[in-house]
Amino acid sequence: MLPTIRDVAREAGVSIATVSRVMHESDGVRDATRLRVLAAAAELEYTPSQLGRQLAERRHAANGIVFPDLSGPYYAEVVLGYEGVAAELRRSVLILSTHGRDDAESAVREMAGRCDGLVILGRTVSDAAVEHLAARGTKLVLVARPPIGSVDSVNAENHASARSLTEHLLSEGVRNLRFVGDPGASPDVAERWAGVRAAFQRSGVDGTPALVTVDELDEASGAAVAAGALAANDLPDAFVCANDELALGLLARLKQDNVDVPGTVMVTGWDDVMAARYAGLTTVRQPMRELGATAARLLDELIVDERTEPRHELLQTELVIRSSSSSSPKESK
Amino acid sequence: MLPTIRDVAREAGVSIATVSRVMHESDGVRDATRLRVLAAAAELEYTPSQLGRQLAERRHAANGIVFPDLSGPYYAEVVLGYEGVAAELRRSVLILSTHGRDDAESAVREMAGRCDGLVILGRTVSDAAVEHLAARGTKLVLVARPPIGSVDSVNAENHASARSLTEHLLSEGVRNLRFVGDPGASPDVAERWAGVRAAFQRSGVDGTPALVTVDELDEASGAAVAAGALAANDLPDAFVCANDELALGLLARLKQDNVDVPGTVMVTGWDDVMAARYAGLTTVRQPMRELGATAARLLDELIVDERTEPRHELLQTELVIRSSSSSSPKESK
DNA sequence: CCGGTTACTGTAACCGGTTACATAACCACT
DNA sequence: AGTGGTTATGTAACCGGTTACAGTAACCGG
Repeated sequence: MLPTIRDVAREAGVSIATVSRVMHESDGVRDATRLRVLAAAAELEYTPSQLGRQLAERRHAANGIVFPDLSGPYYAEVVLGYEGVAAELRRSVLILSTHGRDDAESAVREMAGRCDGLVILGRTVSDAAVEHLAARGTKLVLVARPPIGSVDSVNAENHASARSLTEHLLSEGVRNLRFVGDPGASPDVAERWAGVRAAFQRSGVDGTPALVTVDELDEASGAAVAAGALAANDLPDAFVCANDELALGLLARLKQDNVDVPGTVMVTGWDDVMAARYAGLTTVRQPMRELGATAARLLDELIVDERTEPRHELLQTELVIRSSSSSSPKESK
Repeated sequence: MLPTIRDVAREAGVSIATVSRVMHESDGVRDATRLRVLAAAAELEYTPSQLGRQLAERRHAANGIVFPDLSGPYYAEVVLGYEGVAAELRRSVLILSTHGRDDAESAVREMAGRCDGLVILGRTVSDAAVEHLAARGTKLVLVARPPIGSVDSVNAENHASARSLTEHLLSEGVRNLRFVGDPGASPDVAERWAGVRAAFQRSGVDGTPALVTVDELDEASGAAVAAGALAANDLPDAFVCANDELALGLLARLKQDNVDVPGTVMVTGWDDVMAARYAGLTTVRQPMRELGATAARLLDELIVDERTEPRHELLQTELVIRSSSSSSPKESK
């Protein structure tokens, strides 16, 4: 059994209150006493129990983060940005991956009982669950998900970036554009799709973008879309994919048939994963770490300052033009 | 203030012990009483405090995991495999990234006080710190790090895989091989380097592999190594890199000078990151999720079964031959 | 020499649960 | 009715800390 505060008190010949005061390196303890206590603590290798302390202080000094998974760099980077700031603020970080878990909502509730507040990424839990947590007083910050009620949120800009991307394609001569993704599955994707359409409307060019819905935003789905288009001999001027994995799978399948990219068809992604550079994929870079870091700061404000008016942060993205959409890419590496 | 067990007891007209029993869905509580308690709990939206419960049960129902960072897929996947199993075992997961943190060891100690056991990945903390934790009775599992004392460990096979990789290169005619990495910085790298040398010795061919030490295992370092070799007009038959990032950076730099790969020089990596496929990079695939999952299971055994004899798991890897090292790659996609 | 500060230190209540043990209620069965 | 054996519930002591409050000793000016 590990030593408790009472063991140290006995060893040092003082009361537990004094030991507690010394461990807080706080106010009025005489030097002689302080030294006796420290000696006793060192002797017994005493470390205050976090549980006892947390119960008494009624705070966990821990924050949670809920994400779908960590494959692909996106969520991993967000988590990393979050962890970095949380550590600075001397808080532990609890993680919860909801991918392929049927009891996600109860797991989140359970998690809420273990920390002072939590961040929810994307569509991991239902709106109802978020509202329920908020109603119970759980401090919440949503990331990559539109605001719900008066819950804080942090998002990357989607609509304007999608417009810029589309305008770039239009300027490259694209008229027949096909968007690949499921706007229903994720608000981010929905906004990107909306941005694409808006750019078309604004430009006044002839033609409207088409939508191809896929179940999963992964390489296999991208390859399937390419295969379908090839089989039907129906290639658009450009495939605008909801993320890089889709685009990479699509690109690989096109290359397999020696389709000229960007000559015959252009391809774009979203996220700027590492492989996108090697594939020369035009994409949109999100400030992933910043998303996590900002969420951590907002959450801390909620917990420490008891801030009540909600805040909604929108972080800017960056269009990265590479060879998959341009004969003269501005960024080669 | 959230309702406590005493609020529920008062509301239901029973004692706190009965409420506790009902919340444990346990043994002997009369149905009528159980229903009264459940009704009161529902009425007050009562959720048992994890802190109170944990303190009384003297367990955290949480495990920790310490890793350097999450950039790159390696650690992210390990963490994911770990989290998946931990969730099945109904345990929360605490994370701690040590990258760029000077107080890593104290952070780990702090973390040890918040969970029932923890997993340490790679060289995140010193051997002394590991031994100190073990001595204090912290349940530990090391991953991607050689065993220390009688602490459990899980590792991917390095030596034999490096030998296979090297034998493949030798069979492709490579005689002048250059290993890129820092064997001193990571035991994994040291074993890979040792495997390379062993393969040379065994084969009896003329020539010994050379070593190029780099500070960081990233793309920039790889590019620098390539640039150096190009400047000195001193290319080996093959660069065997300690990981994929190095190899990818190196490869990109070579391509920039239109060096024929694999004709003039071959390049190999390690880890099989996503970009490796797109770059056609020969590499070694590690069972990353399995590493994390196995660690979680070992840790659970330590905590639940109080197992005392140490276990050391060695997971098998897979050689993935692509175009960067072979004129007839066996795996194209 | 005395009353009043001031500076430490101790006592004990509390945080919100679990659980060993005591007690009460119930149920046959003589 | 009395007895013994279950079964359901309550009492109270923990788990390991924090902290309000009280108490004591030392010090100080008058």
